[in-house]
Amino acid sequence: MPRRVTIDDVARLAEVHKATVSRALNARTSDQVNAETLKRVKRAARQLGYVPNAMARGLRTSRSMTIGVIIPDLMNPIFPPIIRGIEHVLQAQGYTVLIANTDSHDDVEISAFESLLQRRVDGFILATGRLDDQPVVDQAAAAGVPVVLVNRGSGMGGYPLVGGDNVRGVELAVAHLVELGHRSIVHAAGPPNFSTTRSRAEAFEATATAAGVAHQTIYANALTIEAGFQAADTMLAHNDIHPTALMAGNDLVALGLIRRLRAEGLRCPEDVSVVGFNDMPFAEDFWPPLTSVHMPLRDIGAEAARLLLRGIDTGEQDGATLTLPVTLMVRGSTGPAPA
Amino acid sequence: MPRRVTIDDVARLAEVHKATVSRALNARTSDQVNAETLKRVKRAARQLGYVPNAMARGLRTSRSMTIGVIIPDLMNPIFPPIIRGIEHVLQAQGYTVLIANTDSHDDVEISAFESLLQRRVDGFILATGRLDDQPVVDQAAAAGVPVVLVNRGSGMGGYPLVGGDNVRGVELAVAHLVELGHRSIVHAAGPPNFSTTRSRAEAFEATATAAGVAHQTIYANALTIEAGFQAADTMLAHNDIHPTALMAGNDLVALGLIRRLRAEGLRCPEDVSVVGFNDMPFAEDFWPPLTSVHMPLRDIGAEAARLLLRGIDTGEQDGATLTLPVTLMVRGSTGPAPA
DNA sequence: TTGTAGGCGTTATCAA
DNA sequence: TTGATAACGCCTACAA
Repeated sequence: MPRRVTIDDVARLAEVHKATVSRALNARTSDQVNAETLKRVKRAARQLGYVPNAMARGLRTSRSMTIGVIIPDLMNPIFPPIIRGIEHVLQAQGYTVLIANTDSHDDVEISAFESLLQRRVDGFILATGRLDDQPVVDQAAAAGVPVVLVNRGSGMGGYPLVGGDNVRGVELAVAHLVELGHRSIVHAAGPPNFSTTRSRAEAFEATATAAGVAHQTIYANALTIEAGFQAADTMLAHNDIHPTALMAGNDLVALGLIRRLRAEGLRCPEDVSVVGFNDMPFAEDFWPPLTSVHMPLRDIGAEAARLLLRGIDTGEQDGATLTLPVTLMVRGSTGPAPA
Repeated sequence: MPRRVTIDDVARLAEVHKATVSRALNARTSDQVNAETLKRVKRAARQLGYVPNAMARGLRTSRSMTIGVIIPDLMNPIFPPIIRGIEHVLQAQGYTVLIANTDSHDDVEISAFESLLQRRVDGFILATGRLDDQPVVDQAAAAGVPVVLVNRGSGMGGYPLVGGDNVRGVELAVAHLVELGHRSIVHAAGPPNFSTTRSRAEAFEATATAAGVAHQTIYANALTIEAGFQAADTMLAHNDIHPTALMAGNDLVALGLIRRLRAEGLRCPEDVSVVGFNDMPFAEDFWPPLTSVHMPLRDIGAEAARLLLRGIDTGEQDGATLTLPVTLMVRGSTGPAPA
């Protein structure tokens, strides 16, 4: 394995000083160098297969041109679109995105965060959505690294925040169900320590009360199919709860609910209607196609990235919160309330 | 924004030389330092909130402790499990995984690759599955960076390779359909420049011929729902093709086929059976639940990571190819051939 | 067990 | 417009 080509090698071949090579190869400074020299340097670089060393550069400039993105679970299909939105904006500015998966696990989150800090990321985008990771956020801020929060229900600190309009989403979902004749609705919410859980649950309570329908909220212990399945299990065990419609904390939970209901011989939507949240990819291909509150996931990612870039450039963090509009995608999982 | 804490700051507070701090803070060398000193150093580091600078360290050691993973499309649900497998193995060894999305776009792939090279990744895992990115692979090898290929149909260069058993998968799928009485089967393959496309298509040709059933292969122009939809479109336009069963190049294509068939009023599986490939997450939640060849995605990722680590440690690349066993998941999208 | 010194590959500042 | 030089933060012989 031959030693890698350095700027010195290029300088030697081009017969200039390495400082000149550096200037020539950086877009920002390349106009400071003679056109003739520039050509010679570039040729030499190409000829040698020179690849700049980002670590050396970062050490010198104290900017890694790297952004850390922390998400709880790559397997949840809402994250790929968000990441795509983030990358779309950031790559165009020359940043590389470091994705860290935490599996919704506290210590994994902490060590992932630590590892990103060591790599001197220029900014963080946190999509953990947890209410209890304030420490991580504060630590980032203390380290002078800008942070943007994604998919939060509501702002806690003074950090920039971007997400969908949860309240409006709940209103749309409940209105849809009421219109279909449902008079008893259960909200199978996510875990209480997720910030979206709280805002959706509060909105549900308020909206359902205002609509004058019987309602109740139960909590899944994760935002997964399995947790949804289990939540339905619990609900079925209580024989005092007999809703004709369910509003799930997200689409995965909705899927889990439907699976369990089906196992019980209950058809969706003939016997029970189910509304999901997020309108994740493939929502329309499920069985039945999922009625869901559509979140503009890609845009959420893109806006978060823009907010972060602003924070990096200006060096200051305003606690701006950006709430993007949502819509209700009506599909096969909701229907008229049974007679 | 205060200047970040360095090893020198810690040294000053702990009243030792920075070399001692370095030794104390590195697991490999911490036993070279006096227990008392060690404690003092650690306390000082904690007190100051010291976070080692990975760039400086990497520059010095010429190892970034970073692995580049190039995938064509994060939105394709087969990749998250693969990534998870990769991360599981690599994180345990202290590596950070850099994921690069190419959107199946040539120039994006090249620039992503370039960017990873600049960051001096210690190894590459390429899951692009394309037949025509040999140049990238060769360039990595030329740079002395180990490479492992994932999800390839067949080896091209002498690079380590891990994937599922495509031939066996096709055999299982065809046998299943034949057993159900199907005598006319179409393979809606992926794009020809994907390596898995080739090996699956060849296996299909061979297996179907051996089984003595009428068969034909058509090609979708991508491994997406849309491309599957379009492929079905083309097939329906030819009124000389009337299969009772379809084997798709992957699950997304299968989904696209089903969508288009449904639009035509053809029910699955009553009128046409469809088999997918990969058994991607959620395959069982689709409408109808997808019969699919199960690929051990997570294991594939994990094995690729192990092979890569081996390459990094030994400094040499054997062209070992690892083929993991597959199974057929029979679900609702396949049924008896119509009379 | 600890300190000294040099260098990893760049870029920024200053001088020519 | 180009060259010389120092410094970014860390690790590692080597010496003490």
